[in-house]
Parts: sequence; C-alpha cells; structure tokens
Amino acid sequence: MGTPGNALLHDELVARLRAMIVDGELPPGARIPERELCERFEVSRTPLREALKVLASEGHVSRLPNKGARVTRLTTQDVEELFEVSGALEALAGELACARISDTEIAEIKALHYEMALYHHKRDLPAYYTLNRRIHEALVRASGSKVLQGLYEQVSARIRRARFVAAMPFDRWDQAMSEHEGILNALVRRDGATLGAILKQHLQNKSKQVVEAGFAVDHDDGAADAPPPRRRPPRRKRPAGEGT
Amino acid sequence: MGTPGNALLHDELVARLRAMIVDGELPPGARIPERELCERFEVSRTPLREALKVLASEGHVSRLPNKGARVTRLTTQDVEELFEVSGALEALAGELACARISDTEIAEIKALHYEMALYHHKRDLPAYYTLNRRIHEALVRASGSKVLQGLYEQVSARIRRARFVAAMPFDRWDQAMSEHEGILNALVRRDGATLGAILKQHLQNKSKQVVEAGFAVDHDDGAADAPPPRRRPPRRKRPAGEGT
DNA sequence: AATTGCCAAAATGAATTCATAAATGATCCG
DNA sequence: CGGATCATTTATGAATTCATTTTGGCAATT
Repeated sequence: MGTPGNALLHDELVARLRAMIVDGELPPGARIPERELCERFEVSRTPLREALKVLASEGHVSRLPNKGARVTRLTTQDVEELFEVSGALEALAGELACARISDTEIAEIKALHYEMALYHHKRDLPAYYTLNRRIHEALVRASGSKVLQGLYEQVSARIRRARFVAAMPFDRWDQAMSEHEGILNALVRRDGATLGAILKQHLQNKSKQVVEAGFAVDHDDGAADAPPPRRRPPRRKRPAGEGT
Repeated sequence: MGTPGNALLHDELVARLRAMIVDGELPPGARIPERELCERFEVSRTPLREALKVLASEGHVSRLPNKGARVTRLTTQDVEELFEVSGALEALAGELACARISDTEIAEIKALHYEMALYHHKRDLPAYYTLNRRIHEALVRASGSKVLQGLYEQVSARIRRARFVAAMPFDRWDQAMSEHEGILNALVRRDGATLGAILKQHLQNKSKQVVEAGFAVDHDDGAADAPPPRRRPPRRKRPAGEGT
C-alpha cells in the first residue's frame, strides 16, 4: 500500500530538506534552526540532525562547530567549478552512452529533444528548462554507469540552486538550442568523442551565461548575517567548587 | 583547510570509520554492529549512527531498512565505473592544472616523480604506490578546484579499497612508469590536452590491471566474528572529569 | 521426525533528557 | 553617557531511554 514503503524517517528528511534547498525555499546562507524544522516536520531532533550531517557531506549545508548549520553559500568560483566538473562528467557520460545506448533510448531522447525544441520556439523558458534537464539526465542514465549517475546527480543538485533566476538572453538561448542539435546529431551517429566535446563546451557556455547573469540568489530570508565586529565576550567559567 | 580540527565527536568518528573501511580493516560485506563499535570507540550510539549515515551517503556502507549497516561490496562493474569517473576527473584536473600551476608546484611534483621512479627501480611496490598517490593528489590539488578535489577524494577513497591486493605485473608496472613520464612531460610543457588524455588512458590501464588481478576481497567474515561475550554498553555517566 | 507457529531476545530507529558552549541582555563602573 | 563584565537564556552536542522490527529457538502438530 504505502508507496514510500517503510520510509526511514531520516532518509525522508534528507530528501525533503535537499529539495527545499535545491528549490531555493531555504536560500543560501540561511540558518537552519533545528528546533523550528523539528516542529515543521513534526519529528524529533535525532533524525533531523542525522539528515543535516548527510546534507553537509553532500555540500548543501555548512556546519560550524557549535553554532549550528547554514545553507552553503555559493560563490562565483563554486559555480564555475561545479559547471567544470559537471562538464567533465557529462562528457564521459556522452562517450559511454554512445557505446552502449540502444535505439529505443535514442528515440526517447530524440522525442525529448523535439519537445524541447518546441518550447524553445514558443519561448517557454520554464518548460524548456524542464526538458533540458530531462535530456541531460537521460544521457547520463544512458551511460549505464551507476557511479557516474550518482555523482552527476550530486553535482547537478548543487548547481541547480544557482540557476533559477538566471534569465537567458535570446541569443544565448538560440545558441544552446543549436548545441543541442549537435548533441542529438552526435548521439544518433554514436560519435562519442564529438558528443563529449560538445557537451563539455555546452556546459562551459552555460556556466558563462549563468555567471554573467549574476546567479546570486541572495534574498536574505534569515540569511542576513552581516558580521559586525562583535567583540569576544570574556568567557566566564563556571565556578565548580561552589557548595550545593 | 581540509581538516577542521574541531573536536566534534561525530566528525572524528566519520574519519576513523572511513579509514578503517578504506584500509580494509572492515572488509567489504562485513556487518557493522553498532554496539561493538560503541564499545570500541567509547562513545554512545548517537554520534556513531550519525557517522554511519554520512558514510552511507559517501557510498562506503550500505544500510538495509531495519537490518543494520554493512560495508559496501564492490563489484567488478563498480570498480570499472569508479576508474572511469576517476579518469574523467583527473583528466579535467590535468587540464586545469596546466593552466594554473606554478613553477614551484611543478618542481614539487617533479620531485615526487623522481622519488617514485627510484622506488620503481628498486621494485618497492608499497613505496611506489604511496608516491603515486601523492602525485595524483598533487595534480588534483594543482587544479585549484575545491569542488573537483572533493569529488576526487570521494571517488579515490572508494577505489582504494579495491587496490591493496592488486599485485602489479612488472610489464604493467613499467608501462605505468612510462605513462608517468608522459604525465610529467606534458605538465612541464603545460600541455593540458595531452596531459588530460594521458591521465585518462593511465587510469583506464590501471583499471584493467586491477580488474584482471582480481581485486575481489570477498571473504565475508561478517558473522565469523561473533563471539558471545555478553558485554554491556559503555554506560558513561557524566564525563565530568577526564577519562582514560 | 519434520515443519510451522509462537514467544523471547536482540538490534535498530526514534524520542527524550542532560550537559555544555554560545548569544543576549542587564548592571555596574569609568 | 558609554563600555565592559557578568548572569540569564537559548541552542547545540551527546547520552540515555523507549518502541518497533527482526531473528532465533522451542514446542506442538501433522
């Protein structure tokens, strides 16, 4: 019955929190108060804390020693590096996919491509983005490498946080669509080397566009941690020898 | 930098457990009884469970619903995929490094290279492996990309588990050394494209060697170490004073 | 005698509780 | 009136405790 099966509480929390971060509901730099989220999700702190540790290891949140967790803030360099790595991973995926992909899978990607081309023609950016993402995911899946797929999803999730506000200029959009034509072409020809090269360039161009568009999503929800020169309060130790 | 010297119990446990798994002290497929490790590390279950969750997200352990955690078992396909991805990551690292590396860093890698060549000449495999690893790590570091470095370490740690028993035939060893000559050469010339290509091929060859050598460490002594001494969990009352 | 159902013991998942370090505000002194 | 020190409060880190599921053993039945 229950589709989520036994639904380990903390695994579910990891998924939900990750979605919230990736979708921008928890903006970069936002503090993550444990207690508040505990009430929100109606769970105790234990599974939530476990989830935060996992998200920290995935790079989505940063944890300061005894000062709680915050959503990791993406710098321009972070975004550039993430796109670089993603480009390398997708290039590998393309090469592997060309060697292993079936005609059926190619047909599926082709269908996605044409649907995306339609939305490009209609200038429907959100729909275009959705299809674009599905195409890239299908390519990685077609590589047949679970390891690659896992790492790609990891990197992709971290990138996605920086992308929603990136308005795409029409000329760049057309260029991207053109690059996708090349991607599909190379895939159909099963030309792995070319496909890999195009994908790498494609990601590099996208990186440039996103960075130039100013990816920053710094609407400080609770993120305003402007560091005023806060003096160090003298640390008073607890008088242990008090008679009680 | 890499090692936050914080005294967070849970982070320390992650590091120790990861080392135990990577070094083979906890063999693939081995069960990880929480209680036993709690005694061993003299901590309670809470930080240990958090550590296990993190290691699971890193791919080092697999967790079944209510049946505990086990060290992830590496299949041949896993190893091949890991090497493929590592090849792509190192190729990217090589390209980036050639564009950014300083003469000083090159000199350091050169020194490592010649020291490794010495051990190759002496047929000292463990020492060779150590230097080899340090060279690859230095290359990735020289890329200047923290994201890349993080992912490389992740993948590299997962690979390392499969490699200790991989005896290297002399001809393959000589070939590897020769490839490293090419690596150093391309690096000195700052020829990123060539360096990337060599690295990718280098990793591919290493993958083939490891797989052919039969990396499998399939002695599942998961249940073999179950003596029935009925020990109590370490009921630590108050860590008010310094222990041990 | 073998198999199946039931009960107990153990281990895991989650919640609650305890202790400590950090942040905030109030008070006292310059 | 301003600033530093101390006390209070709050939140995080860790341990303990409780509940649920799984597993192993024993007995009864066929």
